[in-house]
Amino acid sequence: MNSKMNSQEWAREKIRSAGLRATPARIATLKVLHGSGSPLTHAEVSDKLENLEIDKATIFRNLTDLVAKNVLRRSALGDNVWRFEIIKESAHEHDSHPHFVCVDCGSVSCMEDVELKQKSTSASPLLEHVTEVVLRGHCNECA
Amino acid sequence: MNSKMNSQEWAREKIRSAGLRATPARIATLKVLHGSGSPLTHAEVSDKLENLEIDKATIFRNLTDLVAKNVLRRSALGDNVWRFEIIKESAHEHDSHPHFVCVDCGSVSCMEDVELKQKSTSASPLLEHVTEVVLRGHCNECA
DNA sequence: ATTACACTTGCAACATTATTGCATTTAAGT
DNA sequence: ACTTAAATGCAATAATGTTGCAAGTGTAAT
Repeated sequence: MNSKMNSQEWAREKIRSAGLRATPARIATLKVLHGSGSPLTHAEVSDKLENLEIDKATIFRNLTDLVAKNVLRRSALGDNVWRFEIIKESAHEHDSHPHFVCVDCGSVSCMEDVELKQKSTSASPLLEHVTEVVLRGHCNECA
Repeated sequence: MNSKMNSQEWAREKIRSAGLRATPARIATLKVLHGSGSPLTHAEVSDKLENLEIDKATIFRNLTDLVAKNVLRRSALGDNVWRFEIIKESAHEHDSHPHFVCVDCGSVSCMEDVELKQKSTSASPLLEHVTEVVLRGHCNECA
C-alpha cells in the first residue's frame, strides 16, 4: 500500500484486488469505514452516505460482498445489529480485537489493548474457538 | 428453593420474589424455560405455549420483564433473534467471569479460567468500567 | 474510442423479529 | 368482596435485513 495513496485510491485498490468492481457506492462505503475508529452498522454507514443517495439494498449487498471477500469483518456485539469494520492487514494476521459496547449510550469502540488469557485447559470452551469478544460496561463519557 | 417444590410453585415463587405478579402467562413461560436444556427464542417459547393462546406481545413483554429482574438472561447469537434462559443462582454468583455463548446451539457457559489484561492505559474505555464479558464462538460440542 | 457483457444498482415488495398504544381484564393486598 | 396498579389482548407500527427484476455501468477486449 503506497504511502502517498489517498483514501479514494486506497479504497479503489482494495475493492479491485478483492475481485470486485470499484463503483462509487463501494468506494464511498469503504472510505466511511476507513475513516471510522469503530465498527459501524448498516444504518450508520447509510447516514454518512446520505448525500450520495445510495439505495439501502445496495449498501447491504456491498457490505455483505466485502465481508465475503475478507475486506470487512461483520460482528455481532449483542444487540442484534450487524457491525462492519475494515480488516487491517498487519504484521500479524490476527487483527481481531475485543469490542466495547456501552450499555448506556450504545457506543462501540475497539479495545486493541486488551487481551485474554486462559489459565488452564478445563472443561470450558477453548479460547481458540472464540470468534468474538465483547466487553459491556460504561464508556468514559457515561461512567 | 424447597426440594419438594414442584415446577409450578417454583415458577410462581421465582416470579413473586422478583416483584412481579404471578400470572398464568408468566408461570407457563418460566416452566417452559425451566424444562428446556438450552436457551429458547421467543418463537420457541410461543410454540410451546400454543395451547394457552397467549398473545405474542405478552410473551415478549414477559421475557423482557424477567430479563430486567435478572430472572432470565437474554443473549444475541448473531442471527438477530434473542434467546432466553433462566439464570441459575450458583456458588460463583458473585465473582464475575466471562460468559461463553455458542453461536451454533446458543448454550451459555461460564469461563472462570479466562481473565482479561489491559496492556496500557489508553483512550479506550477502562477495564474497570466493564461489567460483563461475553465471548462468542463454537462450544466444544459444536466445534 | 467503441463495444459487449457480466456485474451492479435502484426500486419496490417482502420477510422476520420485536415494540408500542390503548382499552380491557386480572392478581393480590386490604 | 373491593380496589387499584399491573398485566393482557389486539392491532398497528418499527427496525433490520432480503429478494426479484429491469435498467444502468465498470472493465477488458477490440
